[in-house]
Amino acid sequence: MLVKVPQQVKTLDKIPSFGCLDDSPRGRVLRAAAHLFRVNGYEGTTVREIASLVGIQSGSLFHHFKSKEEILFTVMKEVIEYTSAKQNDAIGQVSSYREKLKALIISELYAINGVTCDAMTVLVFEWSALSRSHQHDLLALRTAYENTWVNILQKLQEQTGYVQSPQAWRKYLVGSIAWTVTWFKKDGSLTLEDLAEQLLLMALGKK
Amino acid sequence: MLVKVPQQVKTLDKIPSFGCLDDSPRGRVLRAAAHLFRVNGYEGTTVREIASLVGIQSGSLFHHFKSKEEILFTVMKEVIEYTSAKQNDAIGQVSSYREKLKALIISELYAINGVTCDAMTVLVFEWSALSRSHQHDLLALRTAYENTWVNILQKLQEQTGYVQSPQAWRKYLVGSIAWTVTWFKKDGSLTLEDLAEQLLLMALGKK
Amino acid sequence: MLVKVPQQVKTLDKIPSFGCLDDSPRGRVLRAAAHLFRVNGYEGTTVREIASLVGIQSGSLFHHFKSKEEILFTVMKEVIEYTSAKQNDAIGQVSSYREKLKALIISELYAINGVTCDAMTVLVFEWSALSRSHQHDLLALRTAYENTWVNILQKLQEQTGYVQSPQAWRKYLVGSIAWTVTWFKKDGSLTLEDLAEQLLLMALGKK
Amino acid sequence: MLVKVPQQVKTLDKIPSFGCLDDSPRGRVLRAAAHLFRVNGYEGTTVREIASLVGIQSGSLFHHFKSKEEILFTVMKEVIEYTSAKQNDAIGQVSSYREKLKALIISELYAINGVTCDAMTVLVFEWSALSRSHQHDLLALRTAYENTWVNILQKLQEQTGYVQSPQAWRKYLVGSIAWTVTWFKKDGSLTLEDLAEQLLLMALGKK
DNA sequence: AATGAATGAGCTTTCATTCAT
DNA sequence: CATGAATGAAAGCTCATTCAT
Repeated sequence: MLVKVPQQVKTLDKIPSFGCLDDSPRGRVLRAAAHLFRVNGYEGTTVREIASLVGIQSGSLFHHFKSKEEILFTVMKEVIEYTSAKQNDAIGQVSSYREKLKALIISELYAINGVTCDAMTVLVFEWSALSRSHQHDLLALRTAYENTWVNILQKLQEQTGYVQSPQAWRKYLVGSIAWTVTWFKKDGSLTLEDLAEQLLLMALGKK
Repeated sequence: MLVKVPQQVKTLDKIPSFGCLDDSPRGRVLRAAAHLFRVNGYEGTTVREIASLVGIQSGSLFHHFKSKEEILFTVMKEVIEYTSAKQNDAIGQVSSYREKLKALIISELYAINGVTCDAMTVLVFEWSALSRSHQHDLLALRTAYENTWVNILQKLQEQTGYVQSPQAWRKYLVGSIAWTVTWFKKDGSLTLEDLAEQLLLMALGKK
Repeated sequence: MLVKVPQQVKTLDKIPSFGCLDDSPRGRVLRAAAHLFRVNGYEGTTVREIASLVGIQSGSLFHHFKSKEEILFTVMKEVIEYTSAKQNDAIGQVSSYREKLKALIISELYAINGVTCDAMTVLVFEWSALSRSHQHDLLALRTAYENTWVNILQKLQEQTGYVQSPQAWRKYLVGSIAWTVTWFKKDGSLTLEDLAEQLLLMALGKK
Repeated sequence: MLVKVPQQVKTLDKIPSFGCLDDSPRGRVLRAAAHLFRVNGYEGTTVREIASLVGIQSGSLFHHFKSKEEILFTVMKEVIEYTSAKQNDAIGQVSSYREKLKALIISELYAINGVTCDAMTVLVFEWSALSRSHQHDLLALRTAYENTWVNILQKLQEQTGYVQSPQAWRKYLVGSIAWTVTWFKKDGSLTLEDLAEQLLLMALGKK
């Protein structure tokens, strides 16, 4: 029989911290879980593996979280909140809509490929593993996040006459950005800034 | 405790056929599996659910396939082969590289959103559920498929002076296209042809 | 996980025939079964393996035998009857009890190590895999077979004054003989005749 | 249809302890398994039956052992080590080779018919149910055990001029001894000491 | 808070047996 | 008689979760 060989994982101190995914006991669980969920999938990760990466027994996880699914939910909630805040910071620091769009692209590229990589990927790819009620709880946050994009694209459309609908435009961009998780290597020749520049050109229809 | 509620699924005859995912006993298993794997994930789908959708007992699955993982592999292999053939057909029928690119975009949009939607989505999102050796077996096919894109983009770059590397260009496009699976609705106001036209404009940097 | 690797088996024509374990369709099933039961055990052998060795489909076995267990029963019954007949032949051809004992020893050594090796080993080692009612059916035959030994040993005891009870004596001998199946190699330097001679000496208490 | 009726088994506290087959949770599993493996065979015993005899759930077995096969391996390993130690003790306490041989016979008779009866019988009769790599792991221990016999028989041969090879001699004796498991009853008129005496006479060729 | 043995439901897979063709 | 797809019960094993310590 073919045996599924889970990817070898780093040690916990190689997994970056952000927000409440910090170095507290609780934060260590979230970081380990985010990493494993990204690499092996939510269903493909056991609570024992999470505990083992943290360096505790699996039973101890349940002192911090009611269930495995609550760990997933917490990872997702935290990354949306953290990323939204970063996003709002970024667009608040520039004035033109072109610059705001670039700020959004950069901000999302960093979310997907920087320290929040694990959690952000999990947010995107493991949505269906959430319970319905937790999906509902997060939907408002996700929608607010998306609306920021659509609003800025709307303004740009008014100014530039770009033909496509802001909603579609947003989706093409987010697709391209999300997809970078499947191929972008931090230590390759292309930097995230290069990437952002290219995507901005694509978005604005410049050759 | 929060209970995961799997999505309600169609009956088997609502799930489209293609290639060897036909109406034979074996093909029915593959169609049911492709659908359930897309909706609930590979790990989130049980062999009993597949069997129940086909209308047989779970033990009978193993007459047709050695293991659950072999079902996943077969779905993926079939959709790559089927889609590659379609892709080659499509680019063979037009002569300019601009038209070839449009043919590729349309062809991939249909692969992701048409009759091969279930299988194609599974190919993209459940790659890590494959055993290593099966990943290896499919990699050659995937690479050939990707090279077709890169070659055509290369020619276009030479002709149009587009600044980005064909590899990166390919990735932005495939990201946008793959992402449509998360939002495109067949019965909405936007058709796949509209989508293809917009993506082509984006790819060629036209406003 | 550790995977049990069943011993590689011969082709059917390398497995010797005797009695009704002949070259008829039915006999071929019995020979294949006897061989596999010896090598991999009754529970460790599947009907598919038996059928595959015979060169038919597993469903076809059930035209010849009601169940897998009936195959086991038939193998055992046949080897007892065949071996008993041989045994009676052998002791009928000599007159002294010493010679009769030697005939018994030789006859049993051949049963365990000759053409009936597979079936005889199965008879000895898979008794507990038989259903109770089939055990009961064979017990009369086994007892008759054993009594032949005990009777002859009794006579020898009367003549030679050997101190041990014939029952115990029989058991020591049959143990030594049965055990040969675990170590005797037909193509080694020791022949079955040599073995018989040594065991006879041991039985008669000669140095 | 004929239905296999497994032998009724004792309760766990009737199954004797020795070595690490003690009254710890782990030892209780081993004792239950050894007993059931002897009575119904390895393949004929289910993990649910073992668990039920221990008084736990079947899933709990896998806290103590990785697999059913590892239980078998542990039973076998433990009984070899325990028996070897006993054997060495026994021959160390006497000086003549005749007495050492008698010590070996007694020691092995007790191994096969005393508190280690279940495990020892399993060691002898279920060897082929072990995975290849576990067979390999145990072979060194088995060989050391056998060599003790052969060495002592060699010395005796030199002193007494006994005609047979020590290797063959060892095999006849071990066959007779192993076979006692099929017929010896602790509460019959014959004691293990009587048995040992008779086998020693047989071994030394005295009437 | 942490442990780790235990749970028990549910998983994938096996396999003797049946039966329409 | 032979086939081979299908059955369905039961196998070995997994795993999130609980709880006495």
